[in-house]
Amino acid sequence: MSSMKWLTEDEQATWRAFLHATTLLEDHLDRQLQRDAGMPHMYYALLSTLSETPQRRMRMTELAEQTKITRSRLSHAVARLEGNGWLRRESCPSDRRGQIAVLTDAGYEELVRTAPGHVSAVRAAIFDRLTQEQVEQLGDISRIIADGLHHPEGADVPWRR
Amino acid sequence: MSSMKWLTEDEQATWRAFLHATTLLEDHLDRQLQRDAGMPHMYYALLSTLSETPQRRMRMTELAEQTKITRSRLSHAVARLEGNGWLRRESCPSDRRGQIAVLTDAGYEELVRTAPGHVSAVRAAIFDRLTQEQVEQLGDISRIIADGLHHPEGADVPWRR
DNA sequence: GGGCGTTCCTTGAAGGTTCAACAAAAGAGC
DNA sequence: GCTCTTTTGTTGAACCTTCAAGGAACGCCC
Repeated sequence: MSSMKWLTEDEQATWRAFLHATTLLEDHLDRQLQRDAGMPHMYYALLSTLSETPQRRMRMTELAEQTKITRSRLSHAVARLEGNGWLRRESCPSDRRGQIAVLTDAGYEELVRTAPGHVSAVRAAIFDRLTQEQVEQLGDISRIIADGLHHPEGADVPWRR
Repeated sequence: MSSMKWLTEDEQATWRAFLHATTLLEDHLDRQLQRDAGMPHMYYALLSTLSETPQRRMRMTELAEQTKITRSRLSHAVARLEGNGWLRRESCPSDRRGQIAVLTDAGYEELVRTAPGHVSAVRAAIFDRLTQEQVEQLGDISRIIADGLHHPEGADVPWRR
């Protein structure tokens, strides 16, 4: 049973600041990408992740895990991106249940076209405003937080929950 | 015009870690509150914000600004929360356009009932895992990021954008 | 091979968010 | 007072996410 302790003043202030930062940032990036690329940030992240793999392709489940979203969400997203022609599905030769999301040439070009604007937005919001030291701190802190949270669809093992 | 520089390896790693942390955390808290309180995290934040004001009431626009969301989103949210009986609208005496969101007793009790679970989740995900120093760092960094981003509905002054 | 639990991915409905458009009241300038 | 602009809050449609349910293929065990 975890402790019932309340948050201290400092913790509350930090928590509020963190919420504000993440809320504003997500909103800002979604808006920027919606304007320039016609898709929300998460969809862009999917294309971006695919673009960095050997053959620009990945199994659905692995793509979901790497981007930290549910398979259901990914299914809907891929359906939409496929409709845009930026992605296509291929069936997996070694596992007939499997689907492979493949970045199309059009998708890659869309990424190339919109990446500079997106990177600029990220730089302007974060890296241009933090010291090198703070960037390292943010990385460390983020990794600690992420490590403490498991992916929503991790196997339902008894020693979790 | 901002620089066209790409992200360095370290910056990319930090950015990815940050995205993973915020994605997982948001998801985790939404799920926890949806289970225990029947509402998403943002709705909880609205009730929570109201509960900390003198008379547990606030003008719609100010509430939107303090929680960093749009007025439209707030309108929909308040409509839903009002349906739950946790909130009620009152018209503003000094400005006939104005609406005031007021936390009801039922809403306050709901907050009291669900706050411990939510606070526990936040502690477990963040404050139990970071050093005091890191909490301070996270606060500083969050404030810097938030300060660089303006509220989506700030006046459309020419020197912005 | 047959049965049984598991994994993979999809689906549709319910609910949340965004965006553009709108009405009403307030404020500013004359 | 009168007009023009701004602010306030809402609305509905389109889009996105979640959740529960389900079909198909896999893997294991006998």
